[in-house]
Amino acid sequence: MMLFGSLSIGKLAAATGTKVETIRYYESAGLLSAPERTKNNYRAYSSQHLARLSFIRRARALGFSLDQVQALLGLSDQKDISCSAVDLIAREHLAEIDRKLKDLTTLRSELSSLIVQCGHGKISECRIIETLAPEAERQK
Amino acid sequence: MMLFGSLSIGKLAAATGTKVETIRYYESAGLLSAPERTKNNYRAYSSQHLARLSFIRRARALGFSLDQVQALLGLSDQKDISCSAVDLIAREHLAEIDRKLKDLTTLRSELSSLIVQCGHGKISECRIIETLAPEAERQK
DNA sequence: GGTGACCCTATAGTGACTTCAGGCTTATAT
DNA sequence: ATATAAGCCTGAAGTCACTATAGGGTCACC
Repeated sequence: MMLFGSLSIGKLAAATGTKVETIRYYESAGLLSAPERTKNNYRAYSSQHLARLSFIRRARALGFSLDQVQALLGLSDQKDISCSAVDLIAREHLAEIDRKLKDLTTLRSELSSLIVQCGHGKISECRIIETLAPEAERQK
Repeated sequence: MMLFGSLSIGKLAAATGTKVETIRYYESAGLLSAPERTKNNYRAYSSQHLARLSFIRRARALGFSLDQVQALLGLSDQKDISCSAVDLIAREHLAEIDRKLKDLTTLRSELSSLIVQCGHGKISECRIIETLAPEAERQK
């Protein structure tokens, strides 16, 4: 009972690998425009909606925040302005990723050396607990 | 007007690099026990609190969730049980970090190749927008 | 005609805080 | 002595990006 050429929310969800609830959430958040409704009040999505949601999901998968996606979407709607605004958002995001990678790498090495130190004895000699304890405690 | 040898919430915050609000949050979340109060109802923290909060902050900085910190804290209180429970939590966490590192690395290379493609022209020729668009759109 | 899959709305919950409103107390500057 | 800024208090709401729940209507199939 769907309109010709339109998708139910479930089909759209399946087509984009999104949960139904998430699609409704994007609508309420203003990222995806409210689609037409069938006579039964079911959402009926067009191929424009499919394209837009695919864009959102790809950008999200690349780690852009919803605000950044919103900005990207706004820019992509104005086909005659400069690409450099898009480039800027992407570059800022890349810098953010590099910061996270750096932090995670440091963290990984700290944690893994902690694990190596663990002699599988009692808590009282556990290096993990000890290393996490503050300076004062460690000197006991 | 603080009790002898005790710290105000502000001092504790400064000593551990934590925000005052976050300390109150940890108390409400049950991670940090409620300290004594001065006659003016100000929180007065002991060195035990300082040690505990330092532990929490270090574990958080290593990316343990509050639940994991809670578990670690519970274990460290029982000094005679095996260290292997601690080791297990740490190893699980390490695996989690490795997953995140892998994802971020993939993401980084995707995003940076996107940026290289951007010719700084108009949006209509922008490779970033284009690459994020779905298959159907890209073939236009 | 029954039953299970799908759709709807509205509301609350998640994690780990942060912010805000509104009101005391203490320390410093004049 | 007083003004004011800084620090403390509580309780509630806001953040992000969803996810889950309650309570209902509709549809496809046997």
